[in-house]
Amino acid sequence: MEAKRKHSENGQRRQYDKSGRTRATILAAALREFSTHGLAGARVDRIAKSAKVNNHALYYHFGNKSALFRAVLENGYDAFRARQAPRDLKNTPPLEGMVEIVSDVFEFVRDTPEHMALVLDVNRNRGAHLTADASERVRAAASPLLRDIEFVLRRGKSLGLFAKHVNPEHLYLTIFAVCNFYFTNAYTVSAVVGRDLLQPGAIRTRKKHIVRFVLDALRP
Amino acid sequence: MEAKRKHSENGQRRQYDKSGRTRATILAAALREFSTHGLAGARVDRIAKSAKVNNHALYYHFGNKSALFRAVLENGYDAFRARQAPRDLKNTPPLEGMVEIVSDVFEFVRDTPEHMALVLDVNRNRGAHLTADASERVRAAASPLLRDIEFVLRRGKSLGLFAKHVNPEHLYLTIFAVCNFYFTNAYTVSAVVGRDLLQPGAIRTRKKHIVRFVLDALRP
Amino acid sequence: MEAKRKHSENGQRRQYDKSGRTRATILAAALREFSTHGLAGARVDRIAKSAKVNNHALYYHFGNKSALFRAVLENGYDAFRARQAPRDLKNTPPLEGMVEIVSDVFEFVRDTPEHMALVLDVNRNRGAHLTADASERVRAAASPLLRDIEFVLRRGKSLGLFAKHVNPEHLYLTIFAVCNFYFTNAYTVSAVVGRDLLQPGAIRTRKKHIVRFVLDALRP
Amino acid sequence: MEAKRKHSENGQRRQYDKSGRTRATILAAALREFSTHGLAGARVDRIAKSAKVNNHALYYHFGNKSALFRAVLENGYDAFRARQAPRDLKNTPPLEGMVEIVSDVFEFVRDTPEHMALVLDVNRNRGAHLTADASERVRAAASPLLRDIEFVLRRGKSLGLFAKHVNPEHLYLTIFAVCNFYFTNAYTVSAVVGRDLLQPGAIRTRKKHIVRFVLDALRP
DNA sequence: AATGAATGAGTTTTCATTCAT
DNA sequence: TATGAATGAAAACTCATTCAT
Repeated sequence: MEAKRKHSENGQRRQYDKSGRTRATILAAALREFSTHGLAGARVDRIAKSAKVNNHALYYHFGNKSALFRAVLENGYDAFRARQAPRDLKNTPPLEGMVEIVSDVFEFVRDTPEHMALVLDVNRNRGAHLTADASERVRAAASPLLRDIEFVLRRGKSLGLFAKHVNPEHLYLTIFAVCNFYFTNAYTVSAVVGRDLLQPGAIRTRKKHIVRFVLDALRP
Repeated sequence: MEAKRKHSENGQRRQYDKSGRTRATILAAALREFSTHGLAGARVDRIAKSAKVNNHALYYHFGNKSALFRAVLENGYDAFRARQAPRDLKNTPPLEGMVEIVSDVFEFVRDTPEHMALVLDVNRNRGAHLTADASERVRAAASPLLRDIEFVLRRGKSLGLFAKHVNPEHLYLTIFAVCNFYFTNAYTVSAVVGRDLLQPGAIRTRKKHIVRFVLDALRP
Repeated sequence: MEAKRKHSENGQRRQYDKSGRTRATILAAALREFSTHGLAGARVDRIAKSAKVNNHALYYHFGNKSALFRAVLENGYDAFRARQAPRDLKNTPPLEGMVEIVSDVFEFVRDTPEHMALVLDVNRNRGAHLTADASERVRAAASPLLRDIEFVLRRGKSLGLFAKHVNPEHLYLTIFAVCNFYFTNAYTVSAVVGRDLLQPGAIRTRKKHIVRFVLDALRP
Repeated sequence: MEAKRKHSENGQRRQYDKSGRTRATILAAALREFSTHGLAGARVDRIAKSAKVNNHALYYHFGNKSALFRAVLENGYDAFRARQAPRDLKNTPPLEGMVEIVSDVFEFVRDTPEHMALVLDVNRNRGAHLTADASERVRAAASPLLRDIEFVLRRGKSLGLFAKHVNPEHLYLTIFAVCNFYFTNAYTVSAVVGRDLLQPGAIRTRKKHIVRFVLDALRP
């Protein structure tokens, strides 16, 4: 990602910061654009305008449109990983640990719907936008969480709190599914149920439902 | 555009069929194109070529690209509704009924990934492609399923088979979520877990997991 | 013009009339369309729709778009000629005769702005739409009027009512100019003078001005 | 689009000039195209080719085809206004002043047939291309001339040189009419009179006729 | 690094005309 | 003759990218 960061020397500090700020502004604008329109539907000029920079800046900093897409995507995965506070699960009761994990996933998904939209775009194109490097980041981002789930699940099982048959990978998938679907399909599902799912109250209720649902399912 | 053309007179039967066939061919080609590329990324010429018609035919029959998108989308919802075999839930034990419901959703989602991709595109644009008419179809398509879930859930609760606190709308959402996410995010999740989720065996296993997971969660 | 009028026999009277009516309807619709949009800007489908016939009828009856334009144009010239009531100028005093001529031109131009618009289109294209046949009709349509002007002018001069130096061709041109310009430029001139020139009252006033202006100019 | 781009800093002078030159080239080419074919019949690619620019340049500088049309039109009105040499009518005898005015109108119309053709196109579409801004320019362009006519007419009347009843607005219209019609209808009228009205000699003769005709009409 | 302008290929849409019935 | 559908060429407009300054 940080491909071309020349100018790290002291004398050029100011410029470096400015450059970094420009990059960040572009990334933010690009995230908005890509998340609503996808890679194909996104418009370079719209991103530039929204970031209040000349469109040439995008090329200078990122090379081209799809490289920018990848940068945004990788940035999102990095943010996900960074957000994984190192949990002290060893000193937490499994039930509490599981609640914490589910809540974290829910909150991440709730707070970064744009990133999730990007991920969907990648999937829609069967990974065509995904470089080997990005694939690596996906794994790196997800691994800690997957390991946490495994850890808590194992401890919970051994304490007789969770059913023996539950598979951690499936659980991981299921937790992500119930959290993510709610946001990525909010508009059409709102049409089905006849009320706005993105109202704060509705979101809180959904979160409680999910946490309880997962824990209920895990009962031995 | 796109008005229902009925030619009840005999002499025009053949022509009607031809027109209807052209429309159907275009709809099918458009579904493929829109599902892989989204509305923005789809190419009208690609659709025309794939449908083996002159590209003007799309305009003649559907008006323009986004009207065609809507036609495809509504067609998909109609197909979903049509697929809802009239279930004889009154004579089915609640547990079996629930298994049947979850299985049906899973199979629908598995068999119509193109339609689900379209739905995601709609959501990504915050419902921008969704006309009032389409909204109505969404509701119409979902209603029978929602009613079935309510019915089975109520009966199961009264027989002491399901926990009292479960809300049918949330359950509907959850079932759809666990089924749908698996397919819409197969590519990136495969990267995380290190194996191809779309292998037939993996799909079967996932289905079993989901059915069991839902039933486990519903236990009183 | 009346190129393909087969079916003149008695037994097919009804059909002939229907065909004639269709032609007339198309011509009227085409006149509206061509006069507002010109040959290039006119749309065949718009004409067909406005005439409430299938667009193929235009081709059947007139061949193609520019042939239809010519038919409309020639029709207009024929109407102009037909309108020239055989004036009994020999028994009319020259001043009255001149008033009558100017009034007739004004009224023709006022009543057939669509035809005049067509003529402008022809001029804009430097006669590109004009066949030899049409040229002939132009002359045929204009000749009687030109002759009348010559006649009245000559008599008026010999009676000492009109200035000797006035040239009949120039007078013809001038009369047409002052009448026609008012209608063909009504919108922009309305913008200049700040009121709507096409109000009935404004038109009447303009006519009076023109008649007086011409007679004043002709004084010896 | 089309906003006035002023780069007051020195360093961008050259660039500004280049842009301005491109705009001017496009405007000139567009004037040619629009005047011969009208808005509807004009071809964007032909304009671009004739201006020797990429066709995107039209969109970059003017937005779209009809915005370009408006720009050309407004440009023409501005040129008309700019052409109005500040006449020293106060020190000119009214008869001479009137001759000068009529001659100026004739020469303007003779020299800018393209602009006049555009104006006709506007009128043909019942002012549809006329924005509020363009309307303002029309008025601004015409006002000085109208004021001059009023001034000369008033002075001439008070000196007993012109008839009292003549209305300045009508006179304005009449002058424009007799000058303009000759050029906008040259082709068809040539067909009527059987000689080419656009020959230099014919034009000179026509001018003399018009000047005399107007002055004759104004006699008390 | 930043800016306005330019490029060239592509994409949607339009349109006169023709075909089949 | 009348109709709906089809055709193929062209037209307007878009867009990622690059150039010159």
